[in-house]
Amino acid sequence: MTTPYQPDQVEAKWRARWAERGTNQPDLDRPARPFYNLMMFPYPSAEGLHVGNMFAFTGSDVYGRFKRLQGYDVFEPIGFDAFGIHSENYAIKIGQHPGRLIPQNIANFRRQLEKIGGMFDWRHELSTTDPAYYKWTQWIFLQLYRAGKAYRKKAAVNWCPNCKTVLANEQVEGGACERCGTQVEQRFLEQWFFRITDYADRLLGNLATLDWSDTTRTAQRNWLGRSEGAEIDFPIQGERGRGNGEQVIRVFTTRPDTLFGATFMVLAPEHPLVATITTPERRAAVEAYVRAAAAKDLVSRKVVERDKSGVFTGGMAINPATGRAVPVWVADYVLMEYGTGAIMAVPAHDERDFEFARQHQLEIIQVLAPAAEVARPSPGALTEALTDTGGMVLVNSGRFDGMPAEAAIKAITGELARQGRGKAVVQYRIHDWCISRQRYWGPPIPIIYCDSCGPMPVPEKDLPVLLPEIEDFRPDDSGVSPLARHEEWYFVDCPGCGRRSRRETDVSDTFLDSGWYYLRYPSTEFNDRPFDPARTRTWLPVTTYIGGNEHAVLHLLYSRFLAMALKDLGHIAFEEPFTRFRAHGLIVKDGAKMSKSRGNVVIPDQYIAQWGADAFRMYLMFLGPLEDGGDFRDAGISGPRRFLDRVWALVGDAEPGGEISAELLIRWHATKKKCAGDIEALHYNTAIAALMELVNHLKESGCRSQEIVSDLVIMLAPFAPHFAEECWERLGHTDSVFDARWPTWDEALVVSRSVELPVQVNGKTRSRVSVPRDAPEEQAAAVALADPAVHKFVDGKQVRKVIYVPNRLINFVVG
RNA sequence: GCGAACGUGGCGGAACUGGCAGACGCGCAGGACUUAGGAUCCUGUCCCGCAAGGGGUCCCGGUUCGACUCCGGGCGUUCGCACCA
Repeated sequence: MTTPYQPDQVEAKWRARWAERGTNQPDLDRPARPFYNLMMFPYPSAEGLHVGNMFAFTGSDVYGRFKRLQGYDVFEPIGFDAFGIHSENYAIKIGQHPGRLIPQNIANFRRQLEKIGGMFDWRHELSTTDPAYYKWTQWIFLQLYRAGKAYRKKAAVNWCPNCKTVLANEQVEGGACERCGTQVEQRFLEQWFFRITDYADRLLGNLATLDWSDTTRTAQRNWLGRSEGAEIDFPIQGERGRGNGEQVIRVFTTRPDTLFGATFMVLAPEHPLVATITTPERRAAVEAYVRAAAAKDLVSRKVVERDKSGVFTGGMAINPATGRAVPVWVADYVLMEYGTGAIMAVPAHDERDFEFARQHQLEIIQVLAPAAEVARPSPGALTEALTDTGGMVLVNSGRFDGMPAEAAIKAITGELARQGRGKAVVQYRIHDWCISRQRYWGPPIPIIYCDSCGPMPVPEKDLPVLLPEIEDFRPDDSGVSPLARHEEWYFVDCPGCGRRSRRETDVSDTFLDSGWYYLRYPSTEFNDRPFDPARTRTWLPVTTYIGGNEHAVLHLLYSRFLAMALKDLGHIAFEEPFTRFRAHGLIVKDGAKMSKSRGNVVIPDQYIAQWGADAFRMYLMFLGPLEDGGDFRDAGISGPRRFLDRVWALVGDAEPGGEISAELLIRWHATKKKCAGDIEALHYNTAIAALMELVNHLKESGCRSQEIVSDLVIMLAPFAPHFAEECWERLGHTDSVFDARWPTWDEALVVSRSVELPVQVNGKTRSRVSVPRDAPEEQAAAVALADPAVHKFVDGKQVRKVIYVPNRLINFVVG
């Protein structure tokens, strides 16, 4: 009588043994076949690791363990993304200092991460809040600063006048502060930016070469938002053009073909020419409008409103195509951040301009018409904007009339270029990356402001600029970070001239912390360098990265940008950090994504205690393909647990040299192949199903072959690592199952010598017959027709045609 | 509005390039062993039908010997981005 399987004892035993033996610690300096298996490090929330996190980590861990069994030296590190506004806001909410809160949360996460059985190399754990880490985050800032890739400019932030603090966009709900409900307004602050736009072309171009999930690449492509178009200059009319140099309003458009239909212009409220062009009699109205726009928060400015507000400046500009004067308006549907902050409005062929023109009674001139309708000119007023180019030709456009729209885009741009009034340009939607945060909980930006020397980088020998441990870390009404109140820290001697100067008080964005963590992992023990050159050469770029698609854009794009910048500066030899990226799906609970804000998080601890970590891992991986995610219900966990219990019994009964039937032999080898292929494709659910089938066949046949059971244990190891180790030991091994190799299969055995051939009559399956593999058509047809169930449907009818797909199917078409 | 993914039993899901629809598991039903069963084992489980047979992968149409799979048109769900000129 064998003892029943007791997960709690088995799991604790193997966790201890792994730590003691260093099972999960590859030789970082001399690996034979290095494999860097990365998963997205968590933000250590107070609630602890939830089932969604566990799904993600286990999904990646299964892959890492599988690679280990294939003979790779797998490095699977883990760490904590512990700086940032989430941690800080939570600390403020419960009135605790983040510096004390975060270590508690990390300790809890570490405990949970150990329990779920990840193959983590804990020697290389890191936290972004560790000065030994953020020293190098600051160092990276300085490298970019020196290379001219970091710069300062004024930019708008959301400001809550009641809480007297800067808000992130996510903290603004419908134009109001999420905490106090006060109307949020814009403020302009000097902030630091990284020139990610310089890399837009490369970031876009490389996408085609990456082995990444398509959804992720598409998201990045959309985010980068490349559009081709033209910049066109509209001269300002009248005496307000100062001096003799002609003043122009420059616009960006993707539709130069519609130039003849530009009947007015619109400037963003922040546009520098607004004051110049506004006539004295319109000044009061325009200024009021601009003030009102500034009072809106950044979020609701961007909400699409039916209502298109705006105000006429009194100024006119000349349409360079028609020579006609058109009125210049100011409206907040035009954004200063995109293009030139000014547009030529073509109401006939742009929905927003159409809406605006209707509301403010502006002229609408149709300049495109379907080629078939050109004969009938101006068929009355448009009821909506015609925005397509396909099949459209120009009308009301002088000598361009009759030209197809696509051709006109080039022709008109070329014409403008010859006249010096415009040129073809490429615009990107992406903006430079603002890394300044007027907050406490982050790495201070390493800059010192000196009255005589200006902004000075902190010398590298003085890094890190430690985040001081101040008790009152709340943001206040000064508009600058709470760090400014800490005088001892704030005032510092200028590294250039030695005069008393002030530190930069903003901290950097969390995405800068997480933008390079993968580079740090292999080198965590070196305090004199961010990433050791030899280690980096050996382990990077990352072999496989599995993570959530919520980071498809920001984290993954910023990481790629930083790698490119570091490569250009000669610090690393590659520019794409993640060779292979796969996005796992989401765990959904009650129809919604599992998240703290929705309050539907499920903590895995109770399930692990009841069923064991291995059974729970298997349950999560069995829900569906990793890339699809799944719906969490606790009903199904008993299935994988029952399966493990059955395997446990098989291990107890296994005997060496047992008889293996021909059928079982084939199934055994087929399982080895299928399971490997499915894991490689991240179809863990079907890999597990294949193992379950093999177990069912073993039990049906009564076979006790230790050879098969051993292979089964190895194949189970990625999913149920503690369990597999214990079984491996019970089978008489003294080493770790992870030092074993994935079982090989005999390809010749995977395909059996005879096949079950479905037989159809007129496309309906009537029977199936057994024929030799690759049987010729005549033989297969003869066997099939001899089958009574088939004969019945064919008898007395004319066989008009036979479709035979060897080893697949035979179909008789009768008439 | 734009972009992407997707719609298969009571449920999660399977079905390689167009070739046995529903693998595997949950749940459910019946049975065995039991003082007991929420443990274990066995049997059944897409729908209609006693059966032969017929119907069936969101809906309508098409291509094909053959469609969950391909094409056209609807409907619906989820996720991104959202006044990007």
